[in-house]
Amino acid sequence: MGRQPCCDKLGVKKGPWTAEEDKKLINFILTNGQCCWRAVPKLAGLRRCGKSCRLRWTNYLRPDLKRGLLTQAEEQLVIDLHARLGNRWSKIAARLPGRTDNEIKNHWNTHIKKKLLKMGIDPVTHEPLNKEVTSQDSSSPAEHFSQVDNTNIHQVKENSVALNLEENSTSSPAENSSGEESLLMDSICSDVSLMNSMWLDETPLMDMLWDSTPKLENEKLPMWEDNCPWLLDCQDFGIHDFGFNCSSEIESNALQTLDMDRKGL
DNA sequence: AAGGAGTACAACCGCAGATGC
DNA sequence: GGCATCTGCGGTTGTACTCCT
Repeated sequence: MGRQPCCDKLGVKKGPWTAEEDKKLINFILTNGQCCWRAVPKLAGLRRCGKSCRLRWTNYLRPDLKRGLLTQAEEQLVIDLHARLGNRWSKIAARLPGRTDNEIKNHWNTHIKKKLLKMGIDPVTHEPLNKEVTSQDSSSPAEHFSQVDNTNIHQVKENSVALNLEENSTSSPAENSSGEESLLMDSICSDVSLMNSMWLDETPLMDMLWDSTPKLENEKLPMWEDNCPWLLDCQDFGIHDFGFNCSSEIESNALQTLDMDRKGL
């Protein structure tokens, strides 16, 4: 009869996570890795459902997450990718290292959508609002998204540039994207093969970064203390409270980075 | 200072696809 | 092939915070 609930509803806590719960979850995952989310709450001593644990970890506790607002370049990339992929937030997030689908979805709904509407661009079709009727006559939104061609790329690029101009006129210099970011976006948008590969399911940047074995030895990991509030708690609890005596490379690398940061290297 | 409106974001819910038996 | 289970995704909701009157 029907689907089994993802967890035993009785005794399962809901709502915001406490620092103590975060600590337990982090401790468990760093020690045992990500496996069988359904079993995680029991094994970690949490009164949460596995789904909630997974969400908390992927959206908030993961050490490679960036925190804070999306940069201009990231925002433009989101707009470009949304024009191609639609509301496939996980696919979009996969192209933005350190960002989660939830974060991007929220940012889209609260910021980008409004900006596009303000500019007279339909956030769904990425067409000018006054052209909506005629564009609907010719093709459905789904068909529109599947049209991977230069015309589309240039239009998206134009929209992005327009958005950028508007942003630059109102935001502080510190918030503005650097010239390098603009060049990056320019080259991304101009590179048809790259944009087409983004459309296809090729190895995402995010997955590479999250792979358990760091491939770029000289690459510095994100500034953990800036990005992960829980690491500040780490300092309060003491590092062994988190069970950091585990063996995976990413953990030891992260600890080295943290140590280097502390020493001001 | 109070409180109502608007905003941002964390978290939940239900569905669909993937996987294993 | 059919069923059960697990995981991931996207939409939606709840709530804390900020701003304005």
